[in-house]
Order: sequence, then C-alpha cells, then structure tokens
Amino acid sequence: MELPNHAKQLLLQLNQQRAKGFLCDVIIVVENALFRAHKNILAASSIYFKSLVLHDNLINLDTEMVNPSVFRQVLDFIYTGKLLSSSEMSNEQNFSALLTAASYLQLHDLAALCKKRLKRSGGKPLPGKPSTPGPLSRLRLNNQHLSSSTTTGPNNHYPPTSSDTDQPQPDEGLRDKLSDDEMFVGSSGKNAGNGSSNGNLSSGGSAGEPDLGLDLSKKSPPSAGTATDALSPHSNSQESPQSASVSTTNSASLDDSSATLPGVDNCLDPVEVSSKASEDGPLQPDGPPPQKRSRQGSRKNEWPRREASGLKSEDNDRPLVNGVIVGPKDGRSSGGVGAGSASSFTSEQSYQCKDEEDAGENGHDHSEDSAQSDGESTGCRGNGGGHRSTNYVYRQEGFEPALGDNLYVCIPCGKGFPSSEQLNAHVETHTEDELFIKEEGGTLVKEEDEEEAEDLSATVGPSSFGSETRPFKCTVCSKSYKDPATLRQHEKSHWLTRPFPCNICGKMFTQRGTMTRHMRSHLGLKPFACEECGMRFTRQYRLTEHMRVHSGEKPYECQLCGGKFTQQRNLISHLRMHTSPS
DNA sequence: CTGGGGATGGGGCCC
DNA sequence: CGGGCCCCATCCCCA
Repeated sequence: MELPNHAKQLLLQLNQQRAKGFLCDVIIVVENALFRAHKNILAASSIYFKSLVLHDNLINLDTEMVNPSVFRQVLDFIYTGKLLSSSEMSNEQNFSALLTAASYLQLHDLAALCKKRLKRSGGKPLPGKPSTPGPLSRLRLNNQHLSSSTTTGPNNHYPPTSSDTDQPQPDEGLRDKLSDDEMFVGSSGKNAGNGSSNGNLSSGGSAGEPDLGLDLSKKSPPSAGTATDALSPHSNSQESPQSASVSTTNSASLDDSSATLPGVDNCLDPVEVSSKASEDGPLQPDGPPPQKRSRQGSRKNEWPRREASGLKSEDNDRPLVNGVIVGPKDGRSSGGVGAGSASSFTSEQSYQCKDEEDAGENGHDHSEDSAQSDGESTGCRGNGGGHRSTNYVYRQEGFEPALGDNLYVCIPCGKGFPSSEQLNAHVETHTEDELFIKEEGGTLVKEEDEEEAEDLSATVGPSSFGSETRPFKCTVCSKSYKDPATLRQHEKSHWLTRPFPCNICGKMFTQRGTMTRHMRSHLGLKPFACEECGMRFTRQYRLTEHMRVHSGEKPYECQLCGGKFTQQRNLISHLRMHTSPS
C-alpha cells in the first residue's frame, strides 16, 4: 500500500512551514539576507549543509558563491524541486550563478540541471562569482587567511581571484578547483588550534573582519553542560571535511564543545524558539516544558543585519560588528527569545527602529521602554555615533506582506528599496544629527527608582553602595567607586551615545558585556540548563534562581509578614505591596 | 474580575 | 569579560 502523493504533500507542508517560519531551526545568511529553513531538509539535500547544520543554527554563506537572489531560488528548489527563474538576471546569468551556488552548496542535482540548461542555451557558467561581491566580500578576500572567523563555507579558502579570471569554467572546473585539498585544508587546521584569537566581538576590528568571531556562546557550569558548540553561530562541525574548511569560532569557549551534554545540540536557536514557542509555548529541547507558558511577543520577526557598508569602525572603543551574526528580533525588548518567552515570529511586520516601534506598538512595550528610557535613547539608530551600524531587513519572498520589490528596508525609517545599493545610498542620507535623540528625561526617573530600590534593598539586604573607601567619584551623579575603571565604566552610562550597538536590532549599550548578553537573547543562546527539568537559561544566575523552584528553598523572608520567597526580586515586589498606599 | 505570588526575561551596572 | 544582583515588565496560576 502506498499513498501516491505522500512525498509531494509532505514537501508542500514543509515548504509552507518554511514560509511561516514554523519549526525552522536554522538561519542562513547570504550577504544581507536571511533565510530560515529546516535543518533536516537542508541536510537531506546536500552533504555540505548536512555538515553545517549539525552544529550550527546560523550559517553564513560565502557571498562569492551565492547571492540572496540565487539562494532564494536554491532554497525554493530544495523545498519544491522546481526552479523558478530570477527576474533580476538574464536566464544565462541566472543559471550560471545557480550553477556556482549549487556547486558550492553541493547540490548536485541542481548543478546538473543548471549545466544541462546552460549547455542547451550555449551559455558558459561563470564560476565563483554569482554577483559582484560587496565590500564585505572584498574585505574577506583580503583577510581570508588572516582570520579564522570569516565566512562559513567550503570555499572560504578558495581563492576567489581565480574565479575572477576570465577563463570561464564549467562546473567541473569549479569543482576541480574546489578539490578536497583546496577546499578542506588551508588554514583551518591552524584555526582549529588558534584558540582565542577571534573569540570576541572586539576582535579583528581593524581589519574590517566580519564579526564572525563573536562569541555569544557561554560557558556552562559543569552540571549544565555547554551549548557552546551548537550555539556558537559560527562554529562548525569539526568532524566533517566541509566543516573543517570553514571557519570556526575559535573562541576559548569553543573548547567547551567537547563537553557537550545530551541534547545540547538541540539548544534553542532563535528560529526554533521564536516560531515554535509562539504556537506551542515554550520550547524545551530536552524535555517537556516545566509549565505551560505562552508569552506573546508584540514584535514580528525581522531579519535586520548590518550591511557590508557598515564595516568601518571609526571608534576603537566600539566593537566592529558587521552584521554577520544575525537572528530574529525578539518579541519585545525584554521578552526575549527563549523557552519562556515566545516571540511572535510571524514575519508580518517590519521591524523598525525602536523609537518608531515604541510609538506605534502596544502599551507594554512602550511602558517598558519608557521605564528604561535612560537606556533606550539610541535604540533607533541604524547608524550612529560615527558608526554606521545600519540594520537592514531583507524580506524573504513569501515571508512578508507585499512590499513590491522593495525588499531591502532601512531600519531607522522603514523605507523599502529594491536593492541593497539603493538602500546603502539611502542610508547615507540619514544624518548623524537625527540619530542623536532623546537622552535626557530618563535619568531622573531612574534615579528615583534607584532611591526607592535602595530603600527596599535596605529592607532585604545591604545596599550595593556603601560609603567605604571609594575615592573615584563621578562628576555627573557623584556616585563613587573603588577604582577608576569602574568609574569610567559608570561614566559611560551618562554618555549620550552608547558605544556598543547590537547589530541585530541596533540597540545601543554602554557595556560590551551587556550587549553580548543581549545578543545571546536574540540568538536564543541558553547555555545553562536545569538538570531537573531541562529548562535553559541565558545566565548562570537565572539557573541558580530557578533551581530553588525544585529545591523549594525560600531564602528571602519578609520581615513584615514572615512571607518567604524563592527570589529576592519577588520579595522586593512583595514589600512594595506592604509599602504602597493601595 | 482582581490581586498576590511564582516564575521568567531583558537591561543596567557594579565588582 | 563574566558573575552577580539590582531593576522593571510580564505571564500564569490561584485564591
């Protein structure tokens, strides 16, 4: 007995799910476009993908080999078996680019189709360069042997210049060039042993290197294992030849990958979390959810990333973030992408700058942001402070409401453009001035809050601001600190501009660590797992806090009523109940 | 329906 | 840079 249309129907369903982002568990970054897909499907289509998706939730493809338009076709092909021609190129160009991409991605069927088609039309494939590489690509070419953290892909070490030569080569030629030796050896071995050279955001800045070395992974306590390998956006399988050629994160924390626990590979990734959680509640990779929760994020998913034009960091104190680490914007600024916070991830609405969003979206976003107004001043800065941290959205076809051909959207103003070039040109028209906005106003409120908080803290424990030896005093707010570094750190909180932008949402931070932590929430990186229930957390502290749920420990006691609490913050909240007039 | 408690997420910031 | 703890906001459950 056999169901005749089973395979077809299944594929249809999967493609529909892809269109909705449902259960998508991998993000593919191509130039400035992001595509969601299912690992299983990709893995079934190509051994190259298979090796990549094994450990990565975020795959960055070599823009020398594939551009967004081509990859869209490729993805469509994978999910449908049909090849839809691109309107952006001539047929011949298109198939040539497709052939290059297919070869690169090791989609042999597609490559064969393209070859056949090209042969029929008498065209010659143009290996290696489906499109003009952007500045990012060019920079990468220059630096490809210098850094371990560049583009993911087997051709990372393939000299693109050879593909630029005018000797058109058929697929075989390309693949010959991409022989195992060239493809899979090169500098990767060196990289593998090159521990921490590119482990962090700030690395590689001057070279204009993509921030693929951004290490958003986090060491997990021994009990919780680590999700580093799975979560590090650019780590790659070490086992497969393909991955051996691709860059690895090479951060110190990557070393932890050898100690992964069962289920770690299923760590939440942004897509999975966002899409699944929005429908099914929290995602528990390792087990059933401890409790059913379904938070509604207000923001729809978008896929902003920094354009290649944002490569230059003009401020040494700023992380060079080139928009390669990408992921869905979480549901709301504090809602997060995680097991407990289901971002609505429906691709229905453009993510625009935070201020616009605040103005236009529902109350809780706004109230929250206003509550943190001192920290939100520059949230709407696609670019700012001399650092063009533009965040663009590439709208994946079929994933967004009709916007015509204007798939490239400027985050700060929401305008759409048909090409990244036009978007780039447009972005230049945003002046620095308009990006320096509202900073005042929040600080006082905050300080009032802090006073209140300190009052409450006094009830539950010592305030963090003692009056011991603190010779270093802030000239703005007269807080004092033990050492100058801390003072300097604090003084940044008074700056009008925040030096550390999130390259996904553009939000600015005063501390790099906060920004990195924030990025983790974008990417759903939750290295700290509860052994009891499998719930995962972004921070160790949260796990510690959470463990009291299981232990029943309630260390915080209300001095007024004797009520006991598992968390200090809930005690504080409780104390408010005692103190508030109502 | 409402308020309180439990639990969680994100950001700020000090150490 | 990470840990830790503060904050606020939010959701869910339950009385």
